[in-house]
Amino acid sequence: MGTALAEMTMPQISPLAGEPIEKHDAERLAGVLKALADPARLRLLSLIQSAPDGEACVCDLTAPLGLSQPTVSHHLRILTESGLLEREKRGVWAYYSLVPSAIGAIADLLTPPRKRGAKKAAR
Amino acid sequence: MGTALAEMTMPQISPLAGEPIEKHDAERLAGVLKALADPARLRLLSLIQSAPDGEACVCDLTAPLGLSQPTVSHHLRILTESGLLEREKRGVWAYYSLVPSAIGAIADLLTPPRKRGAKKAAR
DNA sequence: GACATATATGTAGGTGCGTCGATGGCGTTG
DNA sequence: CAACGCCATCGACGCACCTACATATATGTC
Repeated sequence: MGTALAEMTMPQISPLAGEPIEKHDAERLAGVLKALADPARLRLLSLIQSAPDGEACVCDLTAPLGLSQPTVSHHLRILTESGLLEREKRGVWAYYSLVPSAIGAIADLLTPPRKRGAKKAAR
Repeated sequence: MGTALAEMTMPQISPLAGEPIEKHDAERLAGVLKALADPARLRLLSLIQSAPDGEACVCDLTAPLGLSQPTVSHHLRILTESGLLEREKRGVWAYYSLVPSAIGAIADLLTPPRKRGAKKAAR
């Protein structure tokens, strides 16, 4: 599969509320959520986000997770292909960092109507 | 698995940002996200949310999804056990409706800092 | 009580996914 | 150039999950 989020946020996938979601949109949204729905990957995102410069290499992530290096690489690949992470190779190290508003875009798709705080904030 | 979301929102699970998320919290959040990460279940939530009174019975949901009745019941059960749906039996019919702020709670966990000010929140 | 409808549960097959060990590429260092 | 460290890929194993068919439970009806 390719960059799911890129295709999701750009052409504006249907949000959960409003009109009944179409089959194709449901599959794309489910694809990105499936990338998030894993304990190891959630911890990876959290670890990278809270790292000194907002980035981390694989060698720093295997120990906190207690997983082997190939497994960590596997999860990072899934997160990157989903559009949640960016990869930048500097020398021998591969630094992963969060794509700024990727997770926020997913959160917005889950709660499109601003009925929460009853503020005057409009779209 | 019990009511994952009920245990998740009440005792305040750790959000994705901020401190590195703990293993136990990651597993619980992943559990709820896994319930969401399915095309059929996303469409079920969307169909129920956009139904006339915000509720629907199983017999109304099988046709739009193109799935068998046992399969739809199975997905509704998973969504209910995750705390995303409520079930109310009236006569022969079982009416399912969204738990008001359940999905919103998940969305908030994904993007807790309005502005990432890096301030410690009280636990 | 027998019957019909709506829903839930049980069982089973097929598929997908997380994990690991082994392997290979590639830059760095001695 | 040879040795070492970082990382991605491959193959395989085991478990969990989606779906369907068959069946059981529950409610309402005649």
